[in-house]
Amino acid sequence: MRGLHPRPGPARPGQRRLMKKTLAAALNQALSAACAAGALPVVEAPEFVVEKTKQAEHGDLASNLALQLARPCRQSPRAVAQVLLKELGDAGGLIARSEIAGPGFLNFFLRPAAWLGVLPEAMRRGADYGRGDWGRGRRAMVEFVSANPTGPLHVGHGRGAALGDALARLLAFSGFSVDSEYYINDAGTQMNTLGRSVLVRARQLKGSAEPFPDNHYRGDYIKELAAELLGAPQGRDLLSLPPEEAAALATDWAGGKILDGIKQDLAVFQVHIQNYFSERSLVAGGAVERAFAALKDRGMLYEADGALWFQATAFGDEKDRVVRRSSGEITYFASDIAYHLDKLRRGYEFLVDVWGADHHGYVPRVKAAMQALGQRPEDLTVVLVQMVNLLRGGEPVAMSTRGGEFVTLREVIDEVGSDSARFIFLSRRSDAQLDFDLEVAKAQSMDNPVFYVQYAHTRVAALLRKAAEAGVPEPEAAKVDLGLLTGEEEVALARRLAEFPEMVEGAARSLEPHRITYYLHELAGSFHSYYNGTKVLVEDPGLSAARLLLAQAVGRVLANGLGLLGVSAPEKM
RNA sequence: GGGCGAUUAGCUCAGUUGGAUAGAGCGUUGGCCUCCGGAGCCAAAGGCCGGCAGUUCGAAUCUGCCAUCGCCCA
Repeated sequence: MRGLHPRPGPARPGQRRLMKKTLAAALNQALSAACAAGALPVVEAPEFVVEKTKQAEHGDLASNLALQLARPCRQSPRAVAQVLLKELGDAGGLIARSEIAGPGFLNFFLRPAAWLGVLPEAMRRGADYGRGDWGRGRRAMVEFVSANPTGPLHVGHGRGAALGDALARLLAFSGFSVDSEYYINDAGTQMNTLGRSVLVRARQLKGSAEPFPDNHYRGDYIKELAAELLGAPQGRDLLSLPPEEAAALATDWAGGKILDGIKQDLAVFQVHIQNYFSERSLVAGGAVERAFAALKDRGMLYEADGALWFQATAFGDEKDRVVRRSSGEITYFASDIAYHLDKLRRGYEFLVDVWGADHHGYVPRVKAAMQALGQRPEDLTVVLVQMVNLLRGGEPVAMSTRGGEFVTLREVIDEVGSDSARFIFLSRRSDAQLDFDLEVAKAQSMDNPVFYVQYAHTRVAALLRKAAEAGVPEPEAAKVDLGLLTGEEEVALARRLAEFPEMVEGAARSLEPHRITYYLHELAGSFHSYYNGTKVLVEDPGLSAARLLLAQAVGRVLANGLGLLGVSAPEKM
């Protein structure tokens, strides 16, 4: 299947590099040559970019190198540009034409072959096309969802789940060895509240007239759990136990049941979390004490007012934080320090935490703790996920956990499907609020972007089926005459496909899977447009093969991109 | 009262880390089916990138102040 542990692709020294990097290297060489020849004063190579242009008249790629050199060289940008272009030539056959534009931009028009070469390459690399080596095999841990098992996952958790899972896939695809983990806060007061809630419901079921406490969990699932527990072998004697024991039993039992349900929901959502890590096991295993010892060794702990404090202000947090109250109780923060320390001890070098945005105030102290333990700040990145506004036909759907009236993730998936939900969750940057309209999400129309993208993929599949029926052989990528693809849209599609690896790396580095979503939508749009105007299966077998290869490569990239989002790429819809 | 995040087309949002004339979807208006799946495509209209200053060849992007909204913390 998909596997979160793909090895970094085989190193391919001398392989075709990204077009931009190739050109940047050529420009650097041209600069050195110009300096050596005395055409430019010898200066340090400045920072410069090679990037794709926004407008076709500006060519395919452009660079600001001459603008950057103007000042140190004490020459006008355009004069510097002249010299550079003379040295650059056609950059080993890549460039068809280059020009100086505006204040001194270098515009490059590439030979179509430079882009079209991506088609056989994409087919040769197949599911690995786009895979990068940024991670260089380092071990990464993505922790996400981590909801308290006090109730079923709701829509907001779904967004975090889709994001965390996509990040894990993305990092794996970018050369990390990735594990994913769910941290179970099973040691806190909320769990005790859960147990008491179940217990009260159980007593009510057995005829007790006691009122249900305000600050307890009111959802119907609590009643169901209570009934189930009373009917289970472990729960038969529940009400005859001493209250403390009964509450503890209810807590353990209900927490376990709810966690099982959460795991099922995640499975239905195509989210695979490798490890469920219990806070209780952490505390019981002495990890908190070990973390305290580690901090104490570094002089980062002190006692005041009977409590134990961590000196978070030493690393930029606004105040010091309590890790053990005067009552002797360990704080949530203390467990968190221990948990992160434990991740490091298990060998993870790059930690990503996906949190609800309402916890953002918590970020500085955890990062402070990491630094106090000798880590670099960038070793931990906290990705914050904003709220989801659930709508139905534009009208808000009431969502309140207090009233027990909330929409579960499972209900949403059952209604709109996993693919649609995931795609929409990943259609916005995570730190912006997201409107999720159930009617749009289940629409099988262009209102719904996931269908638009998936439909492009099915069109490719349909083409291949059609070709097979007509006895047209599948194109052999290496033998196809790419020179037959002369259409503007054809070269533009190839160019877009060539951008895929770079886009993936950008999405990985910035931990922003939504970039993939946008890319796929654009790619699908370009393909739909092309498909609408150009017949792929034509009389000329050579041209047919070339266009089929193009379509195939588009399908390949759509499938790879959708795979990173955890969305299926169907052959038929 | 401090801190964080936002503010881009009527609506929902992108904007690849400072590049040239700011993009997409929806919505609106008008077109395209003797065609490999029309679940599609094409076109038009629509903008003070919240405001003011600054940094520089160049700012939606970086800095400072202000405004509005949301969240966190006392």
